Amino acid sequence: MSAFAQRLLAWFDQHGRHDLPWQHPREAYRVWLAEIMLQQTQVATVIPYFTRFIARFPDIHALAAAPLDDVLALWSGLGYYARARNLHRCARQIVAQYGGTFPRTLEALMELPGIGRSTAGAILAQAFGQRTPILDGNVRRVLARYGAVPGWPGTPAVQKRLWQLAEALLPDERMADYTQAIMDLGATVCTARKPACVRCPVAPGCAALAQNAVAEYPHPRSKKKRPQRHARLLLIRNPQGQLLLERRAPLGIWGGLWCPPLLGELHLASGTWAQILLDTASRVRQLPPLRHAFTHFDLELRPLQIELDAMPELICEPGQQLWVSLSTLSHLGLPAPVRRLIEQSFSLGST
DNA sequence: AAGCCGGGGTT
DNA sequence: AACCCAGGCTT
Repeated sequence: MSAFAQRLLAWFDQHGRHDLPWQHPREAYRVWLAEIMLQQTQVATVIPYFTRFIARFPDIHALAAAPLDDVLALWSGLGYYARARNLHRCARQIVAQYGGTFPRTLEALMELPGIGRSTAGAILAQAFGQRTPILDGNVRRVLARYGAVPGWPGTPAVQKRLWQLAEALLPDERMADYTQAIMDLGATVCTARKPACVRCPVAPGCAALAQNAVAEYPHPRSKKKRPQRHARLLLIRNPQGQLLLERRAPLGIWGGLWCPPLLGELHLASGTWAQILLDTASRVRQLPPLRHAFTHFDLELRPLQIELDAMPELICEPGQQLWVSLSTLSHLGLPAPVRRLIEQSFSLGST
């Protein structure tokens, strides 16, 4: 077994994280759910979501049987909603195709929606003890430094080298602990900024440290600036004080979530209808804009509060539009910034 | 190979 | 403000 793995495992016993909710019990369903939630999302953020999710959907059959809306509602605020849609599809596929038991090969797992090579590796290693590597953000950083691997890890050539290194360093046993250990090392010692090399168990073999160039690895991605976009957000209320929501298209930004009608960019199918409604409304007032940063563009939401004197005809497909009282908003899957904006807009004594 | 998908934390 | 985070999917 590699010296890297030996030192890492010894360090893990003393300094690793042993009390994460998905470690007890460390079974495939819980590992899978945690892995999906943890994609691009920090541990501290995930824990309360994971706990609520397990309470509501204790096993894969419960998840597969649930309507997508329930899953999205529990996911609301976690972001990357394609993960929730894939999670739901994946649960149904595992029940239909495998009777609810996770497959135990890399190829079969990677066929499933939302599971790539790293997540598949994590499930095999952590739930089944198989000798399969992972390569998430933590491991990328640890290995890029340990092997002094040059280049930005987003490129296929660098990815390939890192996967090879990850494979070469695997232990002969304790795969579940090892997988947790290398992530813990990245999260608590080999951090992106100010790595604590003096506390690092694998410092003796670290190539970047030997070059006194730990900060040079991994090489950062080239930066680009984000375009600015904007949209009208129509907070339409009927005479009963209920708010109009629409279901967004299943794919794309905020896919499948409930949201007040948008005009301009990110528009909805009912855009023309909403524009007419806006043009004929008598009680309209502007609310302060909200800026929201997406990965690849900045969005400014410009809310308009519209109070209707009579109920309008709804024009969408049945089930795609909804009048809700403000008190029931929390039960629906809304984008977090939109939810906050609504709560803010109507908490300040505005009728 | 590059773009698409959020939100919170850190510095 | 910029960067980072338990990535995967699509083109």
